[in-house]
Amino acid sequence: MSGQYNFQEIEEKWRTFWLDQKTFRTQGPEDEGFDPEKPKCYVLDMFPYPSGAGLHIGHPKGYIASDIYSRFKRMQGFNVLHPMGFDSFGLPTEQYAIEHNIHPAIVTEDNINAIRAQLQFLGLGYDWDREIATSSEEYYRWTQWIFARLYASYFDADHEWTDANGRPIKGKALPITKLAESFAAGKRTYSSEDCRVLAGDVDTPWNDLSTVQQQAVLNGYRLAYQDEIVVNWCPGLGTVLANEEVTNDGKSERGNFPVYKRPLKQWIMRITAYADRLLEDLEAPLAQGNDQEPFTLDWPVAIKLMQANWIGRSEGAEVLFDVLKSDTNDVHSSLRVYTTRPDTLFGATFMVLAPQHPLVSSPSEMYNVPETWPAETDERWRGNDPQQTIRSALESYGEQAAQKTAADREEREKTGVFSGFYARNPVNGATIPVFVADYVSMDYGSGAIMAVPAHDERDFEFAEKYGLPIVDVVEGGDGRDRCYSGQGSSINSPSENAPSDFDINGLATSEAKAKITELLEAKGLGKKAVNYKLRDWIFSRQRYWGEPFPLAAHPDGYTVAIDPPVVLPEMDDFRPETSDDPDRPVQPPLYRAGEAWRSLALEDGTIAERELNVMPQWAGSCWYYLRFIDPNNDSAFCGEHAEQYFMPVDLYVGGAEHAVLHLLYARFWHKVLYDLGFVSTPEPFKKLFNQGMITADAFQDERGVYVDIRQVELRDGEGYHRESGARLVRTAGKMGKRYKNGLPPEEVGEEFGVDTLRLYEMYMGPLEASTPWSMEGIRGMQRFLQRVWRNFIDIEGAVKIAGEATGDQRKQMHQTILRVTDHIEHLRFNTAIAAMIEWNNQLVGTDSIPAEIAETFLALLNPMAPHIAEELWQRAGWGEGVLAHRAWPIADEGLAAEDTITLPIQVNGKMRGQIETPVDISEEDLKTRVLAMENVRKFIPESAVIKRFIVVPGRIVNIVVGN
RNA sequence: GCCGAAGUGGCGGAAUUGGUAGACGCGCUGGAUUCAAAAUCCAGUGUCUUCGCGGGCGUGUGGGUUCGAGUCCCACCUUCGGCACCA
Repeated sequence: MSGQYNFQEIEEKWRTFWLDQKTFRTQGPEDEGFDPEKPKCYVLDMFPYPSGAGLHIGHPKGYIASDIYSRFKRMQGFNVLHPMGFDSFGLPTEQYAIEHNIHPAIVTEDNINAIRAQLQFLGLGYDWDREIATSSEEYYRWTQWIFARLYASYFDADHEWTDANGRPIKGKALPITKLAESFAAGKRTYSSEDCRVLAGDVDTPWNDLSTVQQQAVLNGYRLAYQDEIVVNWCPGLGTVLANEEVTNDGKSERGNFPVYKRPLKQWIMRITAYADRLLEDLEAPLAQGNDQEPFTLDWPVAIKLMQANWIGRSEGAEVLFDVLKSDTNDVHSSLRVYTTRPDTLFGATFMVLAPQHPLVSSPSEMYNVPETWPAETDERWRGNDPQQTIRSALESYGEQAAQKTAADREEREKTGVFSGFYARNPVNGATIPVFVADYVSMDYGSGAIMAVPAHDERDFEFAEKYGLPIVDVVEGGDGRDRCYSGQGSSINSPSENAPSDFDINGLATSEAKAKITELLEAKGLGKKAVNYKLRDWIFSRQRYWGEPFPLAAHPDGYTVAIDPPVVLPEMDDFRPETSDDPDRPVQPPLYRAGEAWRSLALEDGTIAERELNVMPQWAGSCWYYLRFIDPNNDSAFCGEHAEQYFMPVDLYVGGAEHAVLHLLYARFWHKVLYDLGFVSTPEPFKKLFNQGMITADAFQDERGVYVDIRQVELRDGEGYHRESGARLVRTAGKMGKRYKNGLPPEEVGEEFGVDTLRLYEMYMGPLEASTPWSMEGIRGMQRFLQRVWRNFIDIEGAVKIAGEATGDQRKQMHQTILRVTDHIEHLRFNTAIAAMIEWNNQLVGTDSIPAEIAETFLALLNPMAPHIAEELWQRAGWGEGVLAHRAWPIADEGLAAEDTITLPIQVNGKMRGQIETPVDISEEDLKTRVLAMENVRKFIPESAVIKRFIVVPGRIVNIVVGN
């Protein structure tokens, strides 16, 4: 019968209609028909990588949410940009290609086609004309172009400027040519780092330096630079990884292979230059650059905190300690340490160096370890084997420390070896022993610390174990802790029998810090300092499936920039060289691209060697939101007008797993582009929303083998095998291919309907929460839509819309519009849908739905269940496919004065009755009427006085009586 | 250890941000329809007490503020997420 709700037919019809009509095509400023008066709204999803497994029902949760929001905004009259694309370069895609032995180019194309079809099946209103893939040449030539901008820029930390709103900002990316010019003009002198690079030629003027020397100096400033540093080398993947890509237990985030620390020459992004601005702009008012109000980041607090922790800014001081020669006790060198507690300097009774520190690891010009143990060296200080010589003890300790995995360090048992030499405490002249211990790491601060056992838990443990003196210099706490790390007032600084110029006795911690730093600075023994946990971003990968660098190596030994595009050569053998041996050197796959590709003739005929590394998977996703704005521009990464019109992204929806990686990298690139004048906002994503995961129960048989969710039958909450009837073990957790508990959306969509699936995913709970999938619950949403259908279409298939709404129906309509609007605006779709269900239930059983009600109902339902809403709209004779652009209903200003409302009455906290009153009754009249009511009076004793009479408008009358 | 978020029926979760706790859905119980089942519809469903009307108790635990607390404050317990020898 035509009266049936045939969702498959309806959904197919509208899915096709939207694609054919390009219903969701968005006009940019350069397009015909663009309306500059319309406000814009940019709604972005974190784009997927084209996984071969395709999407399961857990994936689209965020996409459905952003689609509802986009459709809602569109109906409200916004020019909505809602695009989709694919993050197709990088490790995930390449690993899939390797595992399935298919070329990544083919994998990418096939998987993109499959996932696009899935997204379209879900009725998501994307502008498919803006689709991008990060691995397409049209796209990655601009990724290379942006890299080239980073390569050709440096960060001037002292440059002071103001943004469009007059906010002062310190530090800015500037073209590297400016730096070279100021060197050439003699306006800039060589820094100590420059001198190290220039070795013997520190007095040579810039213009007399060789190109090699000039380039070596500039490399030290570029935002994308090359350096040999200790990196995370993952032989199992055959590539280095960023710190962010290594898990806590020392494994690769992709593939879970062991990761080793090895020194290798890499391309690196100077993200640390932006540490302060990346931190500040999490909270600061941000310029929009187009005469609009500044905005602040509307991000989940947790994500902001994670970013702040990752950047890890801390304030303190650098202090210089004299290191003494082991034999003569003359000054050997000056050792710089970083501390957040300079006020505890008088309590520094020993020092600790990281095992890789140049003072204690040979070969090094700094090496200061004596041949033999100094006389009377404590047995405990000599390492595992007291018979070893000091140098071999230190060497074996270093090796042992290098082998330690993160799991070993969990134990935190402090170990260390005496270095054989001493240092001098600058404030009291005390000679203190220097130890080597792996609780100090080379990559934070200077790889050396002053140890204050009385006020630092770690130093305390170490001192206890090795019998080192503990001197209290801060008074505070409850006095019972032997190690107090809190604030207090300084004592013994200096102590009675050891006078000193650095007296801070009696000062509170913060003042003591300030004063001693000042005193140290005056004597050239230290200064204020800031430290960050954030490390520079290692940017090269020894892989095939990524953006080639637009660079080549000049035979003289410096790098030259090549104009993009640098096309990734087609290679059948794309596999990386992997191994189990962390010390085996490997060549990147592009080495095998052949001589013809590898070498390149420069303008002057010199033959340069192309860079063989490729960029990491994050490169493409660092700026894709900009390309969506102007995806077909072949003269710029993004047109200026389009960028100014659409940026920033108003709503960015994605998983919390990108809290630091992608979001930090993208913010960094965006800030560089902002400094260089290519984009108009200092931050790319105004509002960020992390949708929760959909979890699922997994079922295992008695052998522990996962059973496909389709084979599981549920009875009384227990799982049973559909065929064998065997009882299965049920565990809650992630949805995924390996647990066999993820269904493809098509399967659910075909059985229950896409609208049902959409509603159900949004109805399961708050969008940000992780909630379990259950097939039992989805029926409820199907019933809802079937009831909607029956309310509008009778058994014969005729539309049941007629008549006028009653006053009560209008009141309900008014309330429902308010609720649904509010809930969608705040992304609380579960409650929005509940309101729709509630309203629909009120309409059940009526022979005809008033037109006014029907129209509003369908408009409200449309963002959430668009197929059925469009179909009913059309059948009601109100047009074809226009619902997506129809104005969102606006609730009336308020109820009419003559309308009545019912207020509950409470006396001393107890409900005592109800009163029906006109909406516009005055409080006096209401009071008189309430107090006249029989069932209210009987709860107010004769002797009592009315202490308060409170009316919460529209809510409740509250009477408080007392004696 | 440090930082953060959260604890509400049998279950997922509402509660307009201090105003009738448990919306809506699932499940369950009873009924209608049916030869029967599915589907659908109607009624009920926090808990104790009562034949019933009604009443008592109820938002992790213990205190507090308030006429009024799931919501605010203090302490504790539990769970989840992040960081982790960061000097």
